[in-house]
Amino acid sequence: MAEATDAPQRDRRRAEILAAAGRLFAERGIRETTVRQIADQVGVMSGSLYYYFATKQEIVHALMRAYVEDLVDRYCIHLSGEADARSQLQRLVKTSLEAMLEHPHENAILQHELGRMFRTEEFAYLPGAVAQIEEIYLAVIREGVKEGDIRSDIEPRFMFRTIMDVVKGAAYWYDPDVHDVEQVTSTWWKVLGRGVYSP
Amino acid sequence: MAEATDAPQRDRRRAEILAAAGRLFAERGIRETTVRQIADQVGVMSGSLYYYFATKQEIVHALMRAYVEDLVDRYCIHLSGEADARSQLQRLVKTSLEAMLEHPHENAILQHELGRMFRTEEFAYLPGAVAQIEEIYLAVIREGVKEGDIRSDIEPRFMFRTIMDVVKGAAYWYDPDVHDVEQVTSTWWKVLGRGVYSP
DNA sequence: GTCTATATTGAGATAGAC
DNA sequence: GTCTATCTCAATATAGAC
Repeated sequence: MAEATDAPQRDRRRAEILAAAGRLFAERGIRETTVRQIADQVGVMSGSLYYYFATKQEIVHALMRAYVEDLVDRYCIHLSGEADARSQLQRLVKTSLEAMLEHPHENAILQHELGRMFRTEEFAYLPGAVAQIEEIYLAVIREGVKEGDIRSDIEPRFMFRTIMDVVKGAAYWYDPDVHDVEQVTSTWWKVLGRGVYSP
Repeated sequence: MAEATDAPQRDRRRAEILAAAGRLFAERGIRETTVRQIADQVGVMSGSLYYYFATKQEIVHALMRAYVEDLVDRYCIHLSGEADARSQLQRLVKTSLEAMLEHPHENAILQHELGRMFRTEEFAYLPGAVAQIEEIYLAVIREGVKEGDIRSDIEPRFMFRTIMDVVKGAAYWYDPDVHDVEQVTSTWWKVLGRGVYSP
């Protein structure tokens, strides 16, 4: 049992560790989670984690980098938007919601730490990706304003922020046992859409 | 200089400590702020803080209890609402925004920790106050629905959450050097009001 | 690969002089 | 009231056996 059964086995353990860490980080915070708690969840001793990750920070990075890669993939679809601005905006919001709801832990960690730990140099890729996403939204909003589909009396950046505030909030109190994505999205559009659209 | 000039002097120091701690807690987080950093900001050695507060936690409590008292005071005005539901709701939101913007640090700390540290027994008064505020909002929304002022096809709790998400978000990115309350409130109503009101 | 045992560090808190 | 010096403890990380 001493030699490594090639990569896959190792990767499975890594994934276990990442899953446990993600859950704990989201629930109690990164600082508040100890490597011993992570090890407990996986069923090993804390020292063993260091066979897979050099530091606790590296676990955080692995989680966040994977999440950001997934985010970029999802939003890339929207770069070649042919449809009208309203549908594009609606699909953008659906993408945001889906990304957050399919990775609730990573999203919670990201939101919680964006203004703190993730503002440091070593996490620069996170605010970077967030800014990228903002630009995609802004392009759609500006296009919609030009076409007359989206009201022009609200500054695009303000509109984007308000939309994201609602989406982030929804992701925060969303409970998969009680709600479902379609229902939240549609009710959400009742509230926001009529405010955002031209009369 | 050895003897205490009665209470006021002592209170002033306490206030200095609370101000420094509030700023640091909001900026870097509670766990991430050390008592030495607080002491540095005040211009004393860390040991001296313990003449005013028994523990670091007690500083957090002092900050939060004062904030909650202020919140309750502000919202009490709305308990004897005579006006129509729309104006009442609008005034409620203004109250929320003002409270958050006048105590940006306390608000940032509260928002940041509500799902974590403040979920514990000893901070029970915080979620308690938040629930109280929710009830005040809900009463106004339900009254408005009954009067036909506010649309009835959105669950009141959902509407409340969406409103608070927007307000909290605004408080987060609000920059006193760039924005002012009136401007934010009015632009905010352009977005939200038309979605919330009946046609 | 995982364990036991331990080194190291950082932060909250205390004691006692001044 | 504030300082200096120090205690204590918890948590990350390491070393080496198995």
